[in-house]
Amino acid sequence: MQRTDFGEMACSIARTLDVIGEPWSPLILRDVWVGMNRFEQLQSDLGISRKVLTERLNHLVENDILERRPYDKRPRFEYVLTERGTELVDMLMVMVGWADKWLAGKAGPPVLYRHHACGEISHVELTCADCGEPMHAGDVDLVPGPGAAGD
Amino acid sequence: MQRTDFGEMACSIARTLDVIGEPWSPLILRDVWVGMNRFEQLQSDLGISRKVLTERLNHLVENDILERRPYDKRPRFEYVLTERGTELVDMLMVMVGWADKWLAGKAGPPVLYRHHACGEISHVELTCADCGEPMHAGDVDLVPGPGAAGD
DNA sequence: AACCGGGGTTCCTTCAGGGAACTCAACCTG
DNA sequence: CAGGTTGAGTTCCCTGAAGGAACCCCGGTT
Repeated sequence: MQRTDFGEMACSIARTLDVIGEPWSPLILRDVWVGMNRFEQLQSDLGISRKVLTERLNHLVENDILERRPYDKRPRFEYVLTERGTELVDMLMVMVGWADKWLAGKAGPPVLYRHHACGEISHVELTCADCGEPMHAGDVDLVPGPGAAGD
Repeated sequence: MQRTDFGEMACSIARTLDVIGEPWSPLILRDVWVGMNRFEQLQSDLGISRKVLTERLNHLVENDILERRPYDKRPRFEYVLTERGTELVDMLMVMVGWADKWLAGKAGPPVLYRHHACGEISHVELTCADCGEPMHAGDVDLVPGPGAAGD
């Protein structure tokens, strides 16, 4: 990202940051997710510098988070989430859950989620993909994996 | 964060970024999570500038993500996760899950998680806090909440 | 008294973000 | 068919944050 190259670290968090860790990138992802797909829309919604928006969009396209596709015979383009990008939105949903709990203040959360499966206003919970029980920071031990540092 | 103030946006993602969106902050959080609690440890492990590390630690303490506590009669301090901070680590676990799936490469993930409840090597899955079914980006509708923009 | 080690501060340089102006290639419009 | 419009960028300059090395302070230790 900005100065130090996180992508080379043997750390999944650093590698993720290398893709969406730069300023504005998560907000761009959110906007694209909710249907703001064009350069002008993104620029005016976020108030981001056009130069930086160009850089971020290119970076997200290079990393296969967004796809740039023409939507007109004129040179007009829109950005849509790839499968990879869509799965990154999960991370945003966790950020939202955290902020709604700890930072929302008395006004309450700005946006709510209605879950298709049950129809309820709800939020995400982290569970173990294996047993289905809750799986949070204190519920795991870390063990070195095949790609551990030292390779 | 760096130039634009995300904290004032009526967006839970922006507010979270205001707390841990600056460069290095998620990596500091990770290191503290896995037991690196002291300034010198963090500095040498991350290779971060001492100046920036000081700034980040202060910011995280101000935002009640970390607590700075003395561990000696001498002026020595260590940083430990607060409850708020611990819950933020959930977000890191999702980042790890995403990167392990999409970026790990042939070496495989550098770190694995063993879930206390079931003893298996596993990873996090997002589920609906209400019904328990999977809840991903495509499984929800967004509806305005009480703190929506315009207030 | 001299040294050491943890935990920072100071200062300087460099580079990324902000912001306004400019470009360019289709389309409209009279 | 000259002139304007719109979307999607590019260029340029200025400022401020990241990098990095040197320095400082304080309480032990020798």
